[in-house]
Amino acid sequence: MRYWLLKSEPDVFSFDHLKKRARKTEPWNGVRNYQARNYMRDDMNVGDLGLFYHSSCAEPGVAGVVKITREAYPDPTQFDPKSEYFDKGSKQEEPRWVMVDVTWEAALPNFVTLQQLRDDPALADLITLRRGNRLSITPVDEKDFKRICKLGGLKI
DNA sequence: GCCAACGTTGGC
DNA sequence: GCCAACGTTGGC
Repeated sequence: MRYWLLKSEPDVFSFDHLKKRARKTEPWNGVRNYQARNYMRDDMNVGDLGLFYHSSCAEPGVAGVVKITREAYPDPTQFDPKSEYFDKGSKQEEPRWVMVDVTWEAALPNFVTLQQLRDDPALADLITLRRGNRLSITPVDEKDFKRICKLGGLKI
Protein backbone atom coordinates (compact mmCIF):
# COMPACT_ATOMS: atom_id res chain seq x y z
CA MET A 1 0.00 0.00 0.00
CA ARG A 2 1.53 3.25 -1.17
CA TYR A 3 0.66 6.92 -1.03
CA TRP A 4 0.82 9.48 -3.82
CA LEU A 5 0.31 13.10 -4.69
CA LEU A 6 -1.55 13.83 -7.92
CA LYS A 7 -1.55 17.30 -9.43
CA SER A 8 -4.44 18.71 -11.38
CA GLU A 9 -5.32 22.18 -12.54
CA PRO A 10 -8.68 22.87 -10.90
CA ASP A 11 -9.79 25.03 -13.82
CA VAL A 12 -9.50 21.89 -15.95
CA PHE A 13 -10.42 19.19 -13.46
CA SER A 14 -10.85 19.85 -9.77
CA PHE A 15 -11.44 17.63 -6.76
CA ASP A 16 -15.05 18.77 -6.84
CA HIS A 17 -15.39 17.71 -10.46
CA LEU A 18 -14.26 14.26 -9.40
CA LYS A 19 -16.92 14.11 -6.70
CA LYS A 20 -19.61 14.84 -9.26
CA ARG A 21 -18.50 12.13 -11.68
CA ALA A 22 -20.52 8.95 -12.05
CA ARG A 23 -19.38 6.65 -9.25
CA LYS A 24 -16.98 9.49 -8.33
CA THR A 25 -14.44 7.89 -10.62
CA GLU A 26 -12.31 9.28 -13.43
CA PRO A 27 -9.49 7.95 -15.61
CA TRP A 28 -6.33 9.92 -14.92
CA ASN A 29 -5.51 10.54 -18.55
CA GLY A 30 -3.14 12.97 -20.19
CA VAL A 31 0.02 12.15 -18.28
CA ARG A 32 2.85 12.68 -20.80
CA ASN A 33 5.93 12.44 -18.65
CA TYR A 34 7.91 9.23 -18.50
CA GLN A 35 8.71 9.33 -14.83
CA ALA A 36 5.10 9.95 -13.87
CA ARG A 37 4.01 7.21 -16.27
CA ASN A 38 6.45 4.77 -14.71
CA TYR A 39 5.05 5.46 -11.27
CA MET A 40 1.58 4.58 -12.51
CA ARG A 41 2.71 1.57 -14.51
CA ASP A 42 5.19 0.06 -12.08
CA ASP A 43 4.36 1.19 -8.59
CA MET A 44 0.68 2.07 -8.28
CA ASN A 45 -1.72 -0.55 -7.00
CA VAL A 46 -5.45 -0.70 -6.55
CA GLY A 47 -6.18 0.54 -3.04
CA ASP A 48 -3.35 3.06 -2.91
CA LEU A 49 -4.36 6.49 -1.66
CA GLY A 50 -3.51 9.82 -3.24
CA LEU A 51 -3.60 13.47 -2.28
CA PHE A 52 -5.49 15.52 -4.86
CA TYR A 53 -3.42 18.66 -5.36
CA HIS A 54 -4.61 21.79 -7.12
CA SER A 55 -1.84 23.43 -9.15
CA SER A 56 -1.49 26.46 -11.39
CA CYS A 57 -4.30 28.32 -9.69
CA ALA A 58 -5.01 31.15 -7.27
CA GLU A 59 -4.75 28.91 -4.23
CA PRO A 60 -2.51 25.88 -4.77
CA GLY A 61 -2.84 23.08 -2.24
CA VAL A 62 -4.38 19.76 -1.25
CA ALA A 63 -8.15 19.45 -1.56
CA GLY A 64 -8.76 15.83 -0.66
CA VAL A 65 -7.98 12.16 -0.87
CA VAL A 66 -8.52 9.75 -3.75
CA LYS A 67 -8.18 6.00 -4.07
CA ILE A 68 -6.61 4.18 -6.98
CA THR A 69 -9.37 1.89 -8.25
CA ARG A 70 -7.92 0.49 -11.46
CA GLU A 71 -4.36 -0.41 -12.29
CA ALA A 72 -2.52 1.11 -15.24
CA TYR A 73 -4.03 0.59 -18.71
CA PRO A 74 -3.53 2.32 -22.04
CA ASP A 75 -4.61 5.97 -22.23
CA PRO A 76 -6.89 6.19 -25.32
CA THR A 77 -6.29 9.93 -25.77
CA GLN A 78 -2.81 9.18 -27.13
CA PHE A 79 -4.45 7.66 -30.24
CA ASP A 80 -7.02 10.42 -30.77
CA PRO A 81 -5.80 13.01 -33.30
CA LYS A 82 -8.39 15.46 -31.97
CA SER A 83 -7.12 15.19 -28.42
CA GLU A 84 -4.61 17.64 -27.01
CA TYR A 85 -2.88 14.56 -25.61
CA PHE A 86 -2.48 12.91 -29.02
CA ASP A 87 0.93 11.30 -29.55
CA LYS A 88 1.61 10.35 -33.16
CA GLY A 89 4.65 8.37 -32.09
CA SER A 90 2.63 5.91 -30.01
CA LYS A 91 1.51 2.63 -31.58
CA GLN A 92 -1.66 0.65 -30.81
CA GLU A 93 0.34 -2.54 -30.41
CA GLU A 94 2.75 -0.75 -28.10
CA PRO A 95 1.03 2.10 -26.26
CA ARG A 96 3.44 4.61 -24.84
CA TRP A 97 1.13 6.15 -22.25
CA VAL A 98 -1.02 4.64 -19.53
CA MET A 99 -3.52 5.87 -16.98
CA VAL A 100 -5.14 4.63 -13.80
CA ASP A 101 -8.64 5.22 -12.47
CA VAL A 102 -9.00 7.36 -9.37
CA THR A 103 -12.04 7.53 -7.12
CA TRP A 104 -13.09 10.28 -4.75
CA GLU A 105 -12.43 9.09 -1.21
CA ALA A 106 -12.71 11.99 1.22
CA ALA A 107 -12.48 15.77 1.24
CA LEU A 108 -10.14 17.51 3.63
CA PRO A 109 -12.48 19.52 5.88
CA ASN A 110 -9.88 22.28 5.67
CA PHE A 111 -8.09 22.84 2.36
CA VAL A 112 -4.34 22.66 3.00
CA THR A 113 -2.51 25.39 1.13
CA LEU A 114 0.92 25.13 -0.42
CA GLN A 115 2.08 27.73 2.08
CA GLN A 116 0.94 25.54 4.97
CA LEU A 117 2.87 22.63 3.49
CA ARG A 118 5.98 24.78 3.16
CA ASP A 119 5.63 26.11 6.68
CA ASP A 120 5.49 22.64 8.24
CA PRO A 121 8.96 21.36 9.21
CA ALA A 122 7.58 17.80 9.33
CA LEU A 123 7.05 17.94 5.56
CA ALA A 124 10.60 18.88 4.61
CA ASP A 125 10.97 15.72 2.51
CA LEU A 126 7.84 16.19 0.43
CA ILE A 127 8.91 15.93 -3.21
CA THR A 128 6.35 18.43 -4.43
CA LEU A 129 7.95 21.13 -2.29
CA ARG A 130 11.37 20.69 -3.82
CA ARG A 131 12.73 23.50 -5.94
CA GLY A 132 11.67 23.29 -9.52
CA ASN A 133 9.73 20.09 -9.09
CA ARG A 134 7.27 19.62 -11.93
CA LEU A 135 6.29 15.98 -11.67
CA SER A 136 2.53 15.58 -11.74
CA ILE A 137 2.65 12.28 -9.87
CA THR A 138 4.96 11.75 -6.92
CA PRO A 139 5.19 9.19 -4.13
CA VAL A 140 4.47 10.43 -0.60
CA ASP A 141 5.72 8.89 2.64
CA GLU A 142 3.02 7.43 4.85
CA LYS A 143 3.96 9.81 7.65
CA ASP A 144 3.68 12.79 5.31
CA PHE A 145 0.37 11.59 3.94
CA LYS A 146 -1.04 11.27 7.45
CA ARG A 147 0.44 14.59 8.46
CA ILE A 148 -1.26 16.38 5.59
CA CYS A 149 -4.59 14.67 6.34
CA LYS A 150 -4.23 15.85 9.91
CA LEU A 151 -3.49 19.41 8.80
CA GLY A 152 -6.66 19.22 6.75
CA GLY A 153 -8.69 17.96 9.70
CA LEU A 154 -9.29 14.53 8.22
CA LYS A 155 -9.22 11.35 10.26
CA ILE A 156 -7.97 8.59 8.03
C1' DG B 1 2.72 38.00 -17.60
C1' DC B 2 7.25 36.83 -15.77
C1' DC B 3 10.71 33.70 -15.06
C1' DA B 4 13.26 29.75 -12.95
C1' DA B 5 13.68 25.06 -13.50
C1' DC B 6 13.36 21.11 -15.82
C1' DG B 7 12.27 17.63 -19.76
C1' DT B 8 12.56 16.71 -24.62
C1' DT B 9 14.23 17.15 -29.22
C1' DG B 10 17.37 16.99 -32.82
C1' DG B 11 21.71 18.27 -35.14
C1' DC B 12 26.26 17.00 -35.03
C1' DG C 1 26.64 10.82 -26.53
C1' DC C 2 26.76 15.84 -26.15
C1' DC C 3 24.43 20.01 -25.73
C1' DA C 4 21.90 24.07 -27.44
C1' DA C 5 17.36 25.29 -28.41
C1' DC C 6 12.91 24.91 -27.40
C1' DG C 7 8.60 23.81 -24.84
C1' DT C 8 6.21 23.19 -20.49
C1' DT C 9 5.24 23.64 -15.63
C1' DG C 10 3.79 26.21 -11.93
C1' DG C 11 4.47 29.68 -8.28
C1' DC C 12 4.25 34.38 -7.85
